[in-house]
Amino acid sequence: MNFPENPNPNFTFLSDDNFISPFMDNFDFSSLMFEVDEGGNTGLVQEETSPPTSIVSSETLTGESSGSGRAITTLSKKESTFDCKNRGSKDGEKDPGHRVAFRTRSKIDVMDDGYKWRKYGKKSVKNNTNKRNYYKCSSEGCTVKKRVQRDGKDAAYVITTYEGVHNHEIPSHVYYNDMVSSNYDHDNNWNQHSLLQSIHISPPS
DNA sequence: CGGTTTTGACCCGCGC
DNA sequence: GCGCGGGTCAAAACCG
Repeated sequence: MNFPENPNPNFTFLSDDNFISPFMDNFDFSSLMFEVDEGGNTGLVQEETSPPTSIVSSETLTGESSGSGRAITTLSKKESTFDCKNRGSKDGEKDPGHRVAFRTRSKIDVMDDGYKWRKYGKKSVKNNTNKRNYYKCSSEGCTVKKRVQRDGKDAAYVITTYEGVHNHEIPSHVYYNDMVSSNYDHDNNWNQHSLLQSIHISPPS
């Protein structure tokens, strides 16, 4: 599947055993939210509360509890919403880039998506007792940023927001592939994933 | 020793 | 104009 305006155009989600998730532990895409509108919301789309105005597309996966269930994927695209929310044409100047926010159920705060991130800030935000962490892609010339924050309502969920588009390959792309072939099993987790993710990057044109 | 993390300060936009 | 909240900077500490 290809999401429009996905900051990682080659970043695909598949429920196929040929793929492996870089996300450790008890991991579950409870919701995947694409956002192109910054107005009104604080950068996040809460699936329960927010109207679909700012959700471009969403994906819900279930079957996480035991980590061995089948992944059920639903995908809905609201292209009309996406079109009308195409901002940034103000002066034709700065477009901060695409933003993707998704909420995952995970024990760990920072999920390894294959890129190298450097932490550059931490803030406590309103209506959330947990801190929000700010990361930049540590690759030279890459300005992609990432915000990671525990859900204030349910600390079992982690809200991750990507901003920008990577202009380079995933540094650990080969590493992940190697993990697949080398029967990575030390934690008794990876082999049980119902949702496996593949990251495939093609060189920028 | 170089890269990363920590953390307080600073900056900026927005609402009142 | 002021205060608040969110985002970023940068120096020091930390770590492999």
